Amino acid sequence: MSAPRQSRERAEQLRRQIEHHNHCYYVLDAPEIEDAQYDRLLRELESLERDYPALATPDSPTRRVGGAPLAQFSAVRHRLPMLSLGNAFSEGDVVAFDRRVREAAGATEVAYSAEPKFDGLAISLRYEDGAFVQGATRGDGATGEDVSANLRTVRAIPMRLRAALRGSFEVRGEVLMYRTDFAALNERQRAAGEKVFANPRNAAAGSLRQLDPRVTARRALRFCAYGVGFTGDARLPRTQVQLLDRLAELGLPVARERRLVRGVAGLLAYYRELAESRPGLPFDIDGAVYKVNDFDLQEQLGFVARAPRFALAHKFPAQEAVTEILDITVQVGRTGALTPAARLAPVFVGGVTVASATLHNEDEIRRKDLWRGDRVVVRRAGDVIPEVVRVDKPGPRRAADRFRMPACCPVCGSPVVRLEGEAVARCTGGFACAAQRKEALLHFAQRRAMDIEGLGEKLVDQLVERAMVDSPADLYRLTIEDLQSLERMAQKSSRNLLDAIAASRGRPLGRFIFALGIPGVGEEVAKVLARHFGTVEAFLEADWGALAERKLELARENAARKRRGQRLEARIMEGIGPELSDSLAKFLGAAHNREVIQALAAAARPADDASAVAKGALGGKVFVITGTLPALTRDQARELIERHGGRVTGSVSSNTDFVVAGTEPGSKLDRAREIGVRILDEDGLRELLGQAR
DNA sequence: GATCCTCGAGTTCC
DNA sequence: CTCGAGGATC
Repeated sequence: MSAPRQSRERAEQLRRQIEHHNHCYYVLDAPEIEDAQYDRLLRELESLERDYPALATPDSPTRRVGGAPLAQFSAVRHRLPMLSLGNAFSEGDVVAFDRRVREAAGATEVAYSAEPKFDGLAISLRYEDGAFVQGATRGDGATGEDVSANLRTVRAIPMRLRAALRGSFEVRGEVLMYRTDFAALNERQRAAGEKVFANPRNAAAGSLRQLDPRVTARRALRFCAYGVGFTGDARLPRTQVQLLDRLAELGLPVARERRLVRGVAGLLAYYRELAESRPGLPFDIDGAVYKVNDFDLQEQLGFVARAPRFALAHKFPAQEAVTEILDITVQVGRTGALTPAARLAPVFVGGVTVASATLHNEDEIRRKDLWRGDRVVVRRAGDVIPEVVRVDKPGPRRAADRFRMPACCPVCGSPVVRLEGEAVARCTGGFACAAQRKEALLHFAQRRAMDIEGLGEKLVDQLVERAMVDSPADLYRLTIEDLQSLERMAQKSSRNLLDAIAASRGRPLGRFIFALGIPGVGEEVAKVLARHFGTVEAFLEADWGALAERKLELARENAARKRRGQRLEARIMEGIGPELSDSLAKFLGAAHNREVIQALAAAARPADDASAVAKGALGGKVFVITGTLPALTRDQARELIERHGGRVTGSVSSNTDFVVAGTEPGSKLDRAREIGVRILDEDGLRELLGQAR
């Protein structure tokens, strides 16, 4: 039965009123009615929607009480990456930032938008045709988690923008919790015997990551917008200050403390004022954010790595606390590195209780002159990693209190060496060291490597200690009986782990190479290697000496071409220089290592790298062959290109990507020069295919 | 040879 | 997140 007109109109009216009051409360910070009145409106709407479910629109404020719990969050790829900002910790850093901007702008004074830096969680909201459809956490900047259901419960986030914006419109901002709401929440948690949060930021993070949105709905989260992501063809202002005003007009909460300032003097004055007003603000901030106001200038400045050159986060000095070094212990890492860590008397600093801090290496300890029993100043560097800043007051300093790097590995007893010119001391036990075997396994299983879910520290400890697993290859031989003999591993957990191990078969070659844990080979280098070689076999058979030579040749060639103003040739394995080549050659030169990798590859069966083999560096690229090639017949060349995913055609056009030219080329070569198509010789082709000769 | 940038490695707490 | 070192560039 459809709802009577009267009810329909009333529901619509209520929705408008409620959103209006949300706006007054959360955006304008100027409520017009009492909370009780607001609740009455909401309850009336709820009851109407109960009677006539057809009235319950997807953007209804009643939805804000939270829907059904989720099993897990799904991943959301950000249409535009969510970047992080460069940090400034001193006025000098800010002066340098302003100087770089002015130099690039060719101006004597630049206008900036200055805003508070909220201590919350960055999120991205997507509106379609003005209606909220999805919200995601920042994640790693490229991919975040879909927390839409939780964000719907955040009343400061409008479900509908106050303008008919067609298409996609992404808003970027921060989810946070007011200090008073945080205190009240902890009060409730304590009363209910549940865990209390260390600070508002953690409370906000914990609330946003709830799988049950009804819990989030009770958590009084706020939101503040500070920018946009993908905005389609929405017509927007061309300065940051005006953009923020526009976001406010659209019904989004925007920091009141935002301001347009001029020059470095303006930035620093803003910073000081903000620092002064900080204690009186209802929420935590950890600094100021400066953005070049003019978007054209922003674009001109561009990006360095993952951070924009046109913006800066000016952090407040980290909070410091004083505590005592109870002991200095040593940990053994995957590469055998012995890392000293200070065990501290627990101390509350920067929102959490810190009990230990890394001391990096021996030199660092000497530089800071740290002894067991010293009273030291501790802070959380960059708000995360605890750091021992300096000695506050020396302890008794008996001879035994001085730190000495052990001569033998505390885990396996092998000799410890510190190579000339290196900062770290290493255990020489290698594979014989249980600590290194454990770390190697954890590295192998970690998410960015083979991603074996559930294989964590506790489990690896047991597997290694009981000698059930020595190397990663052994993982693939585990049986359910093996696993069930372990602590806390009954039928179900064992099954899950076996499934997870099985699921790690067929991972991309790049991950596999990364998972091997070869010194100096991280995620990026592993990817480069995978793209270059395509298969485990090719990787194992590589002739590193020849490669190094070709790299040198190519570098010389490129230098020569550059002098002549010609286009540079593609490079071979960018990012892999002499050091890495040597280290790889040595590692893969050892028969033992090659055998282990072969056995592991047979068990884990990594997938050949598509960009080198199937699609090729050539994925769909169009080739034309002309002239006689030194080693290949035309048919062989065609076959080679096609096997790597390229196409070979007969005539040169604007669609042609490469012309492969041999001796006595025809008119096709002239035509290629004319249109500016890239020309390769046979060697160039092989390079493209990632093949050594 | 100097300088800037990127990547790897180690790390803390919830 | 930070530090150090390798790699690229001028």
